[in-house]
Amino acid sequence: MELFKHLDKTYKISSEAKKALEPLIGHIQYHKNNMVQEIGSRCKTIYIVKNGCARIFYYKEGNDITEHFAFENDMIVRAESLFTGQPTSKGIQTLEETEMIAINSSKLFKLYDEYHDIERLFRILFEREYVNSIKRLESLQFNSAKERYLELSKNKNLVQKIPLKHIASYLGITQVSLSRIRAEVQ
Amino acid sequence: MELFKHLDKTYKISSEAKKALEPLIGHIQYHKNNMVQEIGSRCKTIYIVKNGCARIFYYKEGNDITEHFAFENDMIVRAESLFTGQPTSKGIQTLEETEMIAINSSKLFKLYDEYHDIERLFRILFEREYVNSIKRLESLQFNSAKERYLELSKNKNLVQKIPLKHIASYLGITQVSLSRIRAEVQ
DNA sequence: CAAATCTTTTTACAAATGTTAAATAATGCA
DNA sequence: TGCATTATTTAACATTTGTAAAAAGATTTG
Repeated sequence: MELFKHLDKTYKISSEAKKALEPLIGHIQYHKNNMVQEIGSRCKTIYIVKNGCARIFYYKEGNDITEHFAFENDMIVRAESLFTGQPTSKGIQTLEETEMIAINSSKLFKLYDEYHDIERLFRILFEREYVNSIKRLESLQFNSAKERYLELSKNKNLVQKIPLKHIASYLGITQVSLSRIRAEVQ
Repeated sequence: MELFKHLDKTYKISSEAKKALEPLIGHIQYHKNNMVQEIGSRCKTIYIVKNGCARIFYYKEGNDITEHFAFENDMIVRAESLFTGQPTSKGIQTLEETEMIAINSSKLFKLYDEYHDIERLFRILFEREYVNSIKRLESLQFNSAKERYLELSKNKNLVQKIPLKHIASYLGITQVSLSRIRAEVQ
């Protein structure tokens, strides 16, 4: 299975573990701007983007705020729900034609008991997400909007194919402000 | 051991696992404003505050920035180093007379192989930290400085005993700006 | 193709936050 | 206690970012 080629790079699990995991895994193809997970739902699926891209977003005072972008091989979960069981006011939406791998999280967590190595693999994957969220925190806490934009725009791909309103809210600024920054930077 | 009384609330591990953990655990008493972990070092210790408080901080362009506060029973680690093995430009410092529990992380990670339940316990603890970091991200991304201050000041304890300059940098603003907000709020 | 819709930029002005420096208040120590 | 140090607030002005509305550009669709 192709997914394991990717996961093996993180932590190699036994072939029995792979066999046990396979039935929990689905492939889903989404069109552009499709909802993948509705706002208000509980996170019961762990997604990995195979190609295309998706975002986590929520509404705050009527504004659509993008919290996270995910591209090829990125994991995408609403962690505050996945790890607490609580519903979340965040949703997941594709931003273009996107192929995703979906892993049923309740079944996965049950496998943790029997397969120590599955628990380890996902522990490592989520630790990595945790470190990413700390990096982002740093940049929101003390970089200016311009610095944050320049940092983000190193990923040419992202800035080219994602509507600027999403990039603006992701950076914690308005779209007008982002336009000004772009004009200034050139 | 008193630590386990606390950890049991998260996930109960076997008594063999506890026995294996005990030798990795130390108690350390620090005076006010003591460095616990130096800037530039690698994170090889997981701390839990027993009483008192501590912060994670770093310097950005000469400014002292507080990234995290930890109080009673809070875990405190420099995750971007703990999980990557890379040195970090962040340090840990106490803010008052503080008693901490210190767990040797390299030894702990070795125990993960033998004691599945130890790995699970710490997996859950770190998942919780991950969720906390997402909550903080949300507030930095789209709340105003005033909203963030009001949120933080629900924790009366914190605002009373910690120098405002640290609170200001934690909120991502200058101390002058925080003073203004406080004057306005009353 | 052309109208309709959506996205991005621009403008003008308002509000929030930053910077520097000084004033005041609080704290620690001889 | 009282001096020295540190912490906090205030003031004046600069810069950044927000808001609302309009203009310009791009994309979609009948």
